[in-house]
Amino acid sequence: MDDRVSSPPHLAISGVLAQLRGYLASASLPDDGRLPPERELADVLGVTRAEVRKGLSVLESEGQIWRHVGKGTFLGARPPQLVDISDLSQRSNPLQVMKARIALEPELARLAAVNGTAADLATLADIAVACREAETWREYEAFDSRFHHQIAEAAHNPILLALLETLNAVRRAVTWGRARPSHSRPPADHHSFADHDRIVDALSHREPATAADAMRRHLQNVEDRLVGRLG
Amino acid sequence: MDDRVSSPPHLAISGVLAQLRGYLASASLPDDGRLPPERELADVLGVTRAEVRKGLSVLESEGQIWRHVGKGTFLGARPPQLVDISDLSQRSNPLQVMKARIALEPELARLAAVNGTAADLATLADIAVACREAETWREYEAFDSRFHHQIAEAAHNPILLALLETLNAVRRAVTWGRARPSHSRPPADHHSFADHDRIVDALSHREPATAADAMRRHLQNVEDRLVGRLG
DNA sequence: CACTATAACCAAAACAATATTGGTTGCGAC
DNA sequence: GTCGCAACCAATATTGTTTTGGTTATAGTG
Repeated sequence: MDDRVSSPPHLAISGVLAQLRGYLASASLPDDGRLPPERELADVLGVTRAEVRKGLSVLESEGQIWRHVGKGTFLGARPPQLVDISDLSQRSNPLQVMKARIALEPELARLAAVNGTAADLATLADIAVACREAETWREYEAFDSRFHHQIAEAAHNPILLALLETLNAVRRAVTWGRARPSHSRPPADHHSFADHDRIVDALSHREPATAADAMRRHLQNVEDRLVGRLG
Repeated sequence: MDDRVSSPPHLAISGVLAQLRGYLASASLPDDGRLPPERELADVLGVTRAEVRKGLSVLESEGQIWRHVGKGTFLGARPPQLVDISDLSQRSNPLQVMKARIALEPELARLAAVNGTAADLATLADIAVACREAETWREYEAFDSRFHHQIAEAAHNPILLALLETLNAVRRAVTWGRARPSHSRPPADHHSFADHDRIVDALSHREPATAADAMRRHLQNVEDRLVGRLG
């Protein structure tokens, strides 16, 4: 245990660590919190790149910094990665999609009852009619999608609208089992028609709680049929 | 009105339209549904680029195709654009963020009560304790953020987790007015401590409705203080 | 042998320069 | 005026190069 001349290995590392901490405290970093590349740091601090990396590893495990190949080394916590639709759709199933819809859409209906303009609701009523008159399942589903999207528009909350659109993107990417015959069409007594009417009615009467409840029941109906409890 | 020699303009357009429809029906397009650039199409069909564009405009208004500068022309409906956090945060305000949280998080709490593992809930309880012991507002907010994130983890729904993370990214980007003094800390009777406890309690007793309600009340408290009705 | 400094290499990401592509405008011919 | 033609514009893709964190091989040092 001789540390007179040069620091022994296990102490040298902590020495680099101290140097690094000092650097972080003193150096003025750019706005994005990026610090110099490892090679440069090694040069500035007068130590090996390997030593710098050891020190940075400690700081990273402490949560002080985060690193990424090609990007660099940054101060603070690692930012959350953006949604990757294809990845997300492969880690999800239709039931989880329904649960997400049940979380979002009743609240969207509630907000639409408060924030929606008369023009918003008129458009929505038109879409509900178009749903009834669709001549194929494919056409119906397109209008049904627009129906729910229009409610999100009427809520006038750009964040929730963006979240619903993300959810819809995942929904399209998730493989759904049921492939309906292209020639058939939704029956005249399809439950969604009445569901949609109840939602439109509650919105036009500006009843937030009723609208949210109608939407929740509607989606619950869809989920029940998905799981096989009905339909 | 002489149409013996060459088709009059308004018929020539429909001629191109027919050609285009035929092309779409016959030509084998790549997987992404992309069709040749306008210049090439004009060459292949032996018409002007302007005529091709008129035809494509009709097809686009019919919803058959969608186009974008630099990208090209594609079959089908225009895909929804992904969320642009910085853009979204500039078009939103803190109240809308709260409304979005109120839409998502109570339902996440409900799912966490059903799907969360014992380990999930133990971690959550630890974080709740850390919230109480935080010595600065900044530290408290970091733990509070982890608290809500952990509930989303416990819900075991990757879609909703991704949506909450997107929402949190927007939340960070939105400029919040209140800048608390860095030396102060949350008071011991801060309402969130009791709120968190009620949520943890409901989850550990596996009571979905109670958990959702506790979360909703918690967020409502936060919103009330934001709007200035309280605290 | 144990440890380390040095260099080279790798894949991911950034960066820069160029080419495509839908959208638009101006000009001449008829 | 209308149409054909070409040039131009801005957004995007594409391609090639550089940077950067992560890894490995090799030789040096005690």
